Amino acid sequence: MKQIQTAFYVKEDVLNIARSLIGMKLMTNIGGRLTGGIIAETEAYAGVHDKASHAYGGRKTVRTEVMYREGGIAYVYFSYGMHHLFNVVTAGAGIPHAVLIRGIIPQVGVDWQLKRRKQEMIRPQLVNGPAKLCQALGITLQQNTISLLGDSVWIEQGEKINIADIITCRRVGVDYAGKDALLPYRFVLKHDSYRTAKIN
DNA sequence: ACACCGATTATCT
DNA sequence: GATAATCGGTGTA
Repeated sequence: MKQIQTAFYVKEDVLNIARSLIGMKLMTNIGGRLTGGIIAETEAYAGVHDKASHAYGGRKTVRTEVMYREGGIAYVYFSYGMHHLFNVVTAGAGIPHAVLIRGIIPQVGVDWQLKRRKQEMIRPQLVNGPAKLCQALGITLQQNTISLLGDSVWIEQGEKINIADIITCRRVGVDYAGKDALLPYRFVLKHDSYRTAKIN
C-alpha cells in the first residue's frame, strides 16, 4: 500500500499533520493521467475555534459538512467563481479540521500538468498556488469527499524533510479572520524553486 | 518590484 | 443579493 493510511489523518494535531505533509507526494490519477508532486506548502485550518476556518463556530452547511467526517478524505471547494481549492480532511469524525495544500513541486506527469495549465515551460507559476495545483492535477468538485486511500487522489511517502527546512508563517488571504489571521499555521518548504509567494 | 483590478459562479444568508 | 482560503494581466517605477 503506497497510500498514507488512515492513522495518519485521524490525529487531532492538525498543525503537526500540516507540517508532516511537507515533503510527501500528492498524486492524482484522473482521466487516465497520472500526475503528482512533492507537497511544498500547506496551511492548517483548526476547526471550530479557528476564525479562518469554514467550520468556525461549528458552522455546518452543505459545503462544509465533509470537514466533519473522519480524516483521510478530500475537501474540495470552488472559490471566486473559477478556482478549485484542495484540502485534506483530518481528525476523527465530528472534528472539522483540514489542511489546505497550497503548493507542490511537479514530479510525475509533468507534461499533463503543463497541458492542463496551458503552459509550455516548467516555471514557478505552474503550481505555486492552491488553485493552480488543482488545475495541474485535474482536481475539481468531482473529487470532493473522495477517500485519499483510493486510486484517484492520494498521498504517499515522499522525501524526508529536515524540520529546519520548513518555514512557519502566517496564512494567506484570511484577513477576515481578525486575530486568527496572524496565527503561524502556514508551512513552507525552504529552497522550493517553484515558490514565489511572500513569507509573512 | 509592487499595487490594483476584473473575471465568474457555487454557496451561503 | 453578497461573498469568496485566487489568479493573471496591466500599469507604474
